[in-house]
Amino acid sequence: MPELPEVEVTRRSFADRIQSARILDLRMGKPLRWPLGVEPSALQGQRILSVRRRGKYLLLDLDEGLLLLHLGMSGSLNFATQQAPAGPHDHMDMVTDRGVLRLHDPRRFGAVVWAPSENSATAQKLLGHLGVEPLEGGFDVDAFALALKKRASAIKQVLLAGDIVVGVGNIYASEALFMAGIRPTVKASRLSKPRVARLHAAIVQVLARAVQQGGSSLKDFVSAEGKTGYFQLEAAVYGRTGAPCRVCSSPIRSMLQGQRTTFYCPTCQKP
DNA sequence: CATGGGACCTGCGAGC
DNA sequence: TGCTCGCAGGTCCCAT
Repeated sequence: MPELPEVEVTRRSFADRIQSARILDLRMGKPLRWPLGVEPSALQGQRILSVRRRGKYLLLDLDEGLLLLHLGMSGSLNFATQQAPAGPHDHMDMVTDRGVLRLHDPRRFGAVVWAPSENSATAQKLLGHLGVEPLEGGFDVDAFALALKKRASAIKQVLLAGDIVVGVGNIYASEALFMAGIRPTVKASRLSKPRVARLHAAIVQVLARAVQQGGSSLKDFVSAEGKTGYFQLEAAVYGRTGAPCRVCSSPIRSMLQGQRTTFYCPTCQKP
């Protein structure tokens, strides 16, 4: 579920409610991608000062240090005053005086890591190489073009790498490239400036719109505790192999790039 | 140092 | 019905 829009929508759904809450207890379930890095009891009594997002990570600033949360491929967060008994896929319960923040993550690619500061080696190992935020002022077309010039790989894989711009996951990489009319296999370094400009705009547009729509689908998501809503964003190409392109009716194709499925329209997207 | 492949883990649907 | 296989929203780590 979690690409940048869902992580951001998740953040907005509980950031205000958990602000200034005091941690009463932290219970960890099965191992996640990395160990917490601190005794859970050491966090008792600390307050949550703010909830920020960096790429697909959520950062919970504490009195001492911060927690980095990642939802991996299958993670979701729920913040509620009452939580049912933890199930087999609930791997973190952060009990606070404002409610319980629960991480549900069947595949356990997610993470909950404590770091002494954002500049610490622990935090920088995860955040240090991340590219710019696409929905904030720092996403500049010229800098984007310059960075792409240095990359020999296919544009789709460069987007997924996240070291130039963050937040574009497997769904939105396909969607943005469709919107920009660019074949996913084109070498990043060979994109003309006008095409880079179109891609830049497409990334911003597709992510911003998803955040908006995520906001409206979040109610369903939280209360139904399912994936409702995510695919309500009618994908143009993602998951539509063989179906007619919404623009030109050509059958949408899929292919494998770096172990990930890519979807594209062979007519609308030029090599 | 950029790049590509493997690894991590579980659930689900398709096909036999 | 029951089993096996392939695939799924991410990204770090390690050879090359």
